[in-house]
Amino acid sequence: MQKIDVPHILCADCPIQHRAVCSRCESDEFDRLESIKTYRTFAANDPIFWRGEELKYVASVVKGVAKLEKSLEDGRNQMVGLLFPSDFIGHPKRRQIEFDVTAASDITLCCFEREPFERLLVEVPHIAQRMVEIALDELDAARDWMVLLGRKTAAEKIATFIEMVARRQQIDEASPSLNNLVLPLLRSEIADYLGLTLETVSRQLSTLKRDGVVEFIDKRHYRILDMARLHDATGDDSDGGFIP
Amino acid sequence: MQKIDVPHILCADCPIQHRAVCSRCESDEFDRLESIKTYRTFAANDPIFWRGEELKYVASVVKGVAKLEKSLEDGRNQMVGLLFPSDFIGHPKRRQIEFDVTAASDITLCCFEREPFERLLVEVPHIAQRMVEIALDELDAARDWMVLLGRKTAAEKIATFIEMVARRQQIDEASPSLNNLVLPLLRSEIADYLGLTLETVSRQLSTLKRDGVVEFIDKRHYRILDMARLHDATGDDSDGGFIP
DNA sequence: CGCAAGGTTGAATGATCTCAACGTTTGTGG
DNA sequence: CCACAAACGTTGAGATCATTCAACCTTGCG
Repeated sequence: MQKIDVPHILCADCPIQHRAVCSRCESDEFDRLESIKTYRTFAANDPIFWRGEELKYVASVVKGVAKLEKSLEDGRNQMVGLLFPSDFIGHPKRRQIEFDVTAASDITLCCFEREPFERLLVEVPHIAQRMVEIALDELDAARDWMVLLGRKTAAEKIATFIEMVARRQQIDEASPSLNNLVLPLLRSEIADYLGLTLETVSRQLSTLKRDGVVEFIDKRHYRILDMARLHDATGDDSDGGFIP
Repeated sequence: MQKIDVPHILCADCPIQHRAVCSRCESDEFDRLESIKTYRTFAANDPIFWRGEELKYVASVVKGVAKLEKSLEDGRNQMVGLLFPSDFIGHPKRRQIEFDVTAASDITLCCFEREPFERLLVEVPHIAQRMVEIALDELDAARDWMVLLGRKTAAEKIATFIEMVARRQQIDEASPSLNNLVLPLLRSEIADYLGLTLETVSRQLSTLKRDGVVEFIDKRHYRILDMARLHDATGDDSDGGFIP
């Protein structure tokens, strides 16, 4: 159920103003953004864009989580991106969108009609510059995910996923904590993100529980009991980018 | 063996001028590019950048092929990008590079020192605009590759790889033809690109030969005998973007 | 209460990997 | 010009990890 008539938030009060596509703008540039932006909300599981559809607007995620997916003809499905607050949806300069975008939770988007946004990109250098950064950051993230999909074991995939979700929640939440984290996806959705089956996801989560690395309060709420062992299980070398 | 003293090509004579990061520039902007660009060449297998190294310059591929790779600690390796002429290397706005870049063949790069290039990005809107397009196109390609890595079978992976290489060569070569194509990678490198082992790559190539879909003149030179069946074998639905 | 959706667990299967032997090509020095 | 080694590629047999198929469990809700 898409709703457009959402109370207008001032850019100055916007929770994502420091990381979104607008983050480099000056006050007069914000005035221009204020005049063209609209908010849309979607309920969990609502489609936001369908693959091949004409791309009428681009957007930043303000609140909630969206998933990007591509399917093969026979129904095999691969999630190719999970978008958290401040992440950008859409491809200015391209009329069609290449994948399905779906609300993974209730979600609020800050939307710009595509054509006015393309004009902004030409006329407001701070937008184009930030857009380059955002696209290149997404590209780096996509490449990290390629390593996961191509070379990691099922156990490493699950550990990496849990660590990544926790890191994004630490950034978004006011009070970061490892004691009350939320899995934004169903088992079958996690499977599509990691290139596994839902049964394998379930088994690997059970193993992490059994080993005392994580604890589940219910299906979606969990705690990380042993961050060090979780990180060891990811197969990555760096520190995972966590607040110590 | 890196060489810097390569004859300077005028931008006006550059083979990649219509697709590279400079493709939207006007003549006065080209003058500025001419003054700061340098050419570098590398022999096949030479490292271009190492992961973690300070990124001194960014570059466009003029001629040849480069590979981007990431490794896990235990040596598992995943190629995360294969760069053909006009593709861009580097992440302006970031001091370190996140992966290893290696010459897959003898290669010529058109290089810009990072700091002058960052200034260009701010001062020459045509550069920033084209950079957005390039980054977003790369992102789309990375997401297609995620589908391959996460959901395709070994046979589909190989077929997709061959189709992709042929498509890029059709773009680059003066006389596009399916009769004299070149595999730019060794079996082990193809394996790292597709998330397979080199033995599986070899077996699947043998199957395509046996089925009369492709023919090998030698290890690196091949013909596509049956484009339709090759495309069917990729698992993709679209037309593959080929000149009919 | 009873059903539907989501989740867990088990057993058997199978695609890909691992390990190993053998082939082929290329370049080099005698 | 040949012999040889090194690098790359192919093929086979057995092992393994993830999948498939199936049964059953849990939870929320009309």
